[in-house]
Amino acid sequence: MTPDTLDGRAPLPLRPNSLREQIRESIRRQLQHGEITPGDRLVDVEIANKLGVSRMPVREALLQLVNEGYLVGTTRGFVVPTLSLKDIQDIFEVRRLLEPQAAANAARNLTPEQEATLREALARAKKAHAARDLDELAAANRLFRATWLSAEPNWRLASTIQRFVDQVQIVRLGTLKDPETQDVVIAGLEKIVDAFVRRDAAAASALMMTFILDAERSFFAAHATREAAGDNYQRHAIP
Amino acid sequence: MTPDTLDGRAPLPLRPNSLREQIRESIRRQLQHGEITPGDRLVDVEIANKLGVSRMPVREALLQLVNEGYLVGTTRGFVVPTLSLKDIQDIFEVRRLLEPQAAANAARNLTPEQEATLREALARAKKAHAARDLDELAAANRLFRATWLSAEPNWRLASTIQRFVDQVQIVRLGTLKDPETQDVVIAGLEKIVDAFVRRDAAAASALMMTFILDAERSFFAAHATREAAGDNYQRHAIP
DNA sequence: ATTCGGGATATTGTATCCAGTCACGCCCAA
DNA sequence: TTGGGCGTGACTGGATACAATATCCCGAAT
Repeated sequence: MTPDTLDGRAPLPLRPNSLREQIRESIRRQLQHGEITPGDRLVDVEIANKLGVSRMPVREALLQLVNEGYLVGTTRGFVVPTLSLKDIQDIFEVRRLLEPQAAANAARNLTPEQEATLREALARAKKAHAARDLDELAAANRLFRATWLSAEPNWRLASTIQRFVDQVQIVRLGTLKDPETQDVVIAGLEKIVDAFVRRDAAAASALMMTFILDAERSFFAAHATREAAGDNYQRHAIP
Repeated sequence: MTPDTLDGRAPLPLRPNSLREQIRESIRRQLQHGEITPGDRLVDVEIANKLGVSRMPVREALLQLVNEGYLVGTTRGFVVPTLSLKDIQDIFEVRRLLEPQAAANAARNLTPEQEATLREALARAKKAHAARDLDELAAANRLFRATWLSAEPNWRLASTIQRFVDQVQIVRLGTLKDPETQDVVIAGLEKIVDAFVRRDAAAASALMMTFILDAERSFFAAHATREAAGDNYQRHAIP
């Protein structure tokens, strides 16, 4: 029988090793890691040359990323969008609606291995915090979320969340620089891990909600101070 | 300045009249209208010939639809997936999380024109119900949802909802045949319209939730009876 | 009769090529 | 010096051509 039914499992891309998929994942990772920042332009032929492939798979990867909200297409190249405040609010609104429930589901389904990985991610986050290692902290954060999301049995829910998280992640990296925000994040993670290991779905849900609200608050607070300092995060043209 | 910022508005496709977009919309409409049903195979070169264009835009449209969950790609053509029961449950779970809030937001932002369109959609649904016109009832349903979703200011939320609705819509068409289900639907629409015209966000939210729960219940009830009758909705191979 | 294997074929994936369009910069004039 | 028009080029969109591959069918051997 042809696999024409989704049957609950995540739909693996048709050819997982297709150039399109590899390129897409590569760019997505660069976005997650902040190696490509808002305002950057992505030109298909450029990337194609760098990778030694033709334009077509690159183009398809870029179009897919546009479709997923990571990029916007202009008449003059694809660019990473600089999200407006309303955009950020909108994304956080969706996250508030989805993530608490997803966390509750994950808490019920967590395997011992996933629990161990969560603990590891927390430990790494703490160490990174102590060492003031921003990149490592962000990496631990990603591992943490990827892990509990993998325990969510509803893959549509999980991947929807992942997409929206990624989109704010780019800008969130900036707010993570603030030590006070880092404290809040670490404390939040700690409590959530605790709820997860206790398999306490209700607590996981509630804590995830406050975690998101904290992230939102800290972002807008940071933005306000930057605004007051006359420094727009969008990095407008320099006079 | 290049329009590289999303700024709250829906990101119109770069070239709205591009072949890719036209084809994508065409196929999406056919799916919504049940003109393409689960199990059908879509072959790019075939569609391309029928439309008199090359494979490339068709292929890109199909890939995009895969990305949005409408299709799955196999090694031998793109097919409309036959959703498993778990898939349906999963989709309904996401809808339960998103639509009540979206309805509340829409109730606060509804324009008089949109209100009028909602009334019209309700009237059409009633007439279709009386005339036992299933297609027209489904069309009225689509108009209804498209209208209130257009009042949702968070376009990411709105389009996410639309995608998930479309995916169950295909299979929901089957359950709408049941007259009793139709009664429930009409009654639900009536109450929701009432909440909308009163701009009662809380009521809209609650009613939307029960509306979805009813839809879910009626689907699984219908499925159970079909199951008991030995007739699987997936329409397995005929001996 | 049934199963295993090999080749034909249908269909996707990738490369190259051509066309159209929009942005930017230059140049000229006021 | 500044504003506006026009040309040029960079980039995307679409078409055509080529390669890779999984599936299906048929035949042969057990």
